[in-house]
Amino acid sequence: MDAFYASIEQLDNPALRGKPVVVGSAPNARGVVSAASYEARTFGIHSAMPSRIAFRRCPSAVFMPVRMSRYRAVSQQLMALFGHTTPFVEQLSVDEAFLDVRGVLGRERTAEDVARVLKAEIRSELGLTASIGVATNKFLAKLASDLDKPDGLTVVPVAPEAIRDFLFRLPARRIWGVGKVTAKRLGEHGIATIGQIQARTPEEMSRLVGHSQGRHIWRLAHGLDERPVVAEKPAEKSASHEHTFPVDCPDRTIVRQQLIELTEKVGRRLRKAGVKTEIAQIKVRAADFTTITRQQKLVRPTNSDHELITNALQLLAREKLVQPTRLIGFTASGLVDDASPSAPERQLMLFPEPGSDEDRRHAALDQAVDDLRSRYGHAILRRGGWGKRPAHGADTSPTGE
DNA sequence: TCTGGGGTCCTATCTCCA
DNA sequence: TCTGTGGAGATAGGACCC
Repeated sequence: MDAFYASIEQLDNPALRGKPVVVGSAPNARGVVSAASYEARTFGIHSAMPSRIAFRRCPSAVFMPVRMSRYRAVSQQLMALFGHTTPFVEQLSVDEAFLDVRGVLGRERTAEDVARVLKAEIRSELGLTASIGVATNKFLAKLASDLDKPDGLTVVPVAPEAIRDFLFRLPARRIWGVGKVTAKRLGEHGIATIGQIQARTPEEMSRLVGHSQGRHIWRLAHGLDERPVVAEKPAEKSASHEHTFPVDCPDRTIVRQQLIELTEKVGRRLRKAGVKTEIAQIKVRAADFTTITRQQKLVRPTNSDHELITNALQLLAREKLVQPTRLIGFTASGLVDDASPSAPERQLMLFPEPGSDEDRRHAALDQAVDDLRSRYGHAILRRGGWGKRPAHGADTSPTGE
């Protein structure tokens, strides 16, 4: 989709049409641009740019906050529309998908025809424009969809030789997986275009950027990509929340409190999804932007706030935090189905822990808190006095503070 | 000058253990 | 008992994507 978030804001508010619209953080806040309308892009504004810079480039731009739930709703309509074309739809992000349309083609109906019909339907039913790439594989289709934005349609040739010609002059940065760092490394070895990658051997590419990435990039540069369109949504592998303080925070107590709140949000998501986590991880970014992560494997999979917070605070307590803190975050990874106990958990179940009554109390508390927060919002409750009043005298502060 | 938040995947290093 | 080797798992960092 073209400037997806910004286009939806212009769709919902006709007064914004034709104006530079920036969706993202407020212009005076710490944060970046999530999407810029094409009017805003003429001022040199683009996504991932700090909002303050965007404001400097165009003070008259309209800055809108991100309304993710609205964009998700439009996304669902969009995916439903795709589903009418073919059942083989792989959603790549909120505004992108791969459609395997081989099954709906015929003598009178080419893939390009299907793309034109889709574009017309998106316009008439959603009031938005899309750019489509038509090709024989996912890499080429994605690449092509970016070449003629907005409201574009690019058809990639089918013959291997023609595909290589099509790719030849494009910058290496266009390859999916070649970002800023890899592009710079390639540039140091005289590689700026996809054609220059084609001229190298897979072994040379492996030496330059590592074995698996090197071979992968070499194959893509030749237009080779066998990855199928997979319609099933893969299980989520991690869940995280992080927070950047408006001003770097020198107060450890405030950092801890923020970490507790983020951990609770992750815990709630795990319970809602019916999963548990095996690994707790924290992320701390200092004022000078140096970032560390610290993780530990849990004694058993859990989605209990009490256990998650205990682990998060243990990890934080090990760090010195010499500088004021810019960002704090919590990630749960190694997610397992709540209903199917993992091997270590089954082991533990053979020898029930004395604390299982306490487990039930914590679970009941989590449930009550979840209920209240779904009704009245997260801010209705705030956890207090963590570690100050140990339960049963044994559960002391994990931080030693 | 300023650099979000939510993810996935890969690599390097260290430790443990057979 | 000591030493070397290699695999597996844990951990940390980083590149990349939207």
